Amino acid sequence: MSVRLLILGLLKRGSLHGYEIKRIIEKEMADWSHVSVGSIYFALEKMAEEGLLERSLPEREGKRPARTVYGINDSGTREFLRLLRETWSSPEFFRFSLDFGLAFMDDLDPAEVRTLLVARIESLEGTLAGLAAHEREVLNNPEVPASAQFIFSHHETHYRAELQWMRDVLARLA
Amino acid sequence: MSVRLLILGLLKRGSLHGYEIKRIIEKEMADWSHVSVGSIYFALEKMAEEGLLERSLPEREGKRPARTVYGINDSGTREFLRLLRETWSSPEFFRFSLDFGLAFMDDLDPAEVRTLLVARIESLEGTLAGLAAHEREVLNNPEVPASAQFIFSHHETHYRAELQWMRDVLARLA
DNA sequence: GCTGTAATATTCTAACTAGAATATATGAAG
DNA sequence: CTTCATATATTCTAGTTAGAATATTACAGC
Repeated sequence: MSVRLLILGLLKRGSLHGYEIKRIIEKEMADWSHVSVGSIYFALEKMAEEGLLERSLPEREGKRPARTVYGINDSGTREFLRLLRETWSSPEFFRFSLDFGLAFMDDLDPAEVRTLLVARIESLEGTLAGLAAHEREVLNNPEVPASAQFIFSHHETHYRAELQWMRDVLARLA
Repeated sequence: MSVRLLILGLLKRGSLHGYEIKRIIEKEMADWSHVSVGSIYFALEKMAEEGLLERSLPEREGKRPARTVYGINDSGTREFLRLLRETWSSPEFFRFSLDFGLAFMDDLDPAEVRTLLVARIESLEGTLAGLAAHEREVLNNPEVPASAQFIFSHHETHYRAELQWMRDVLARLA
């Protein structure tokens, strides 16, 4: 449902066609969300069918592929607010791919597990260095909205926590 | 793919039918993974088709519903180890539902956002208290495998990080 | 002994996701 | 001036997930 929330939220700021939505998500939200093209077009069509969006007739600018512009209506705006409040009210459920690895760690040689963990730690240290650079370059810019800063610190916090925890696991394995 | 890893890992310990897998996941892994029934039966059938699993003919015990028992073969074991190593090697990508809420926080009244955030903080404080109780009762038990302890501390770490970050956001909103 | 609830075990379908495939246009580089 | 990568814009299909539906048995409580 987060794809819907995303699309409705973007359309609330102005009508868009599928490719524009894809571009915005890729440029501005790639760090914290993954939405594939297919999901965008599927959700747009579905929500238009359900009466949450209005669909303009396909048009073409020059000889570019025809495109359909979607606009939000009252019913869509209500659904957007409903989804938004639901998102804020629902508890966060953490899901870590590494937990699946941990659950079966005994199926690997302990030395291999340690090697894999060290590699993971180093990779994460690199990621965190990249985040710090990004913070210096982009986020201190005053025109960046507060929401972007919160999302950034959200991820940074969890990356740091992950790193500390991994170091602790490594120590306990030795 | 994590459903496959889970099923292959469980079958490596002994043959099982779908419902047994469902029970194990619900009882032992519900805290950190969510796999729905449909996904289990689908993955079992698919992997049998692909030659990773052997399927026994449906049998019935008494007048219980017929059940098909699946066992892992060499090819399945290789795939299991491949998926397991892949899981350890792939970086963790964090995805938080609240980020979608944050991205559109300006569409709600600031006072409402603060109320929602306070409720989230209180709910998480409750969750953490529950985790602490669980730790006292269950995890100090020496027969609990190391992997379960690691998974537990993984989540506890991130819940704590989340709480700190939320308190910080609340402070910055005021 | 009946009645309702939980447990056993799977099947089914609709909804959704991922990402390859398609088709055209634009611009840079040799 | 032609070739090759990149951008525009969407469609298509296979893979996957969620969860309702089905059918039977076990057991507790009146």
